[in-house]
Amino acid sequence: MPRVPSKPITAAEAYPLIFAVIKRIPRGKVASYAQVAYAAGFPGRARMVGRALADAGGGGPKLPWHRVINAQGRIALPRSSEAYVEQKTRLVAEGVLFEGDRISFTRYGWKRGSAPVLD
DNA sequence: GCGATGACAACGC
DNA sequence: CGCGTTGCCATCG
Repeated sequence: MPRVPSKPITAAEAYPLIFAVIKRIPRGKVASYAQVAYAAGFPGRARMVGRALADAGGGGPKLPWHRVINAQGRIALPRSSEAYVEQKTRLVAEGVLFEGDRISFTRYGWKRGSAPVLD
């Protein structure tokens, strides 16, 4: 598909869509920032998803923010942070196992072991 | 208006 | 696997 010049989007408009996508990531599965962005209708804007979560800071009780990881299968937070530990704990609690500090998209990727990015 | 800053990603080496 | 580079784009100072 041709690259469409996308117009700027504000947080107020994008966040609800992004959160809506994150809410449908099944338990025990994970999705990359890029995948979430793509599914929310913002291809190529993975950073915005990261910003959305950072702003949300916990994002509400119903938001499974811990199921969003980077394209390398790693938690996108400093190893030393509290949030890192919490995210890992939550994932392990729902059956997502780590290989070192990485998670296998092949096994736990949203939508049948999908690729990190595309739908 | 400009440069710096990110819970990012793809690609090259 | 690790690094550096480039592309990305809303925010912030």
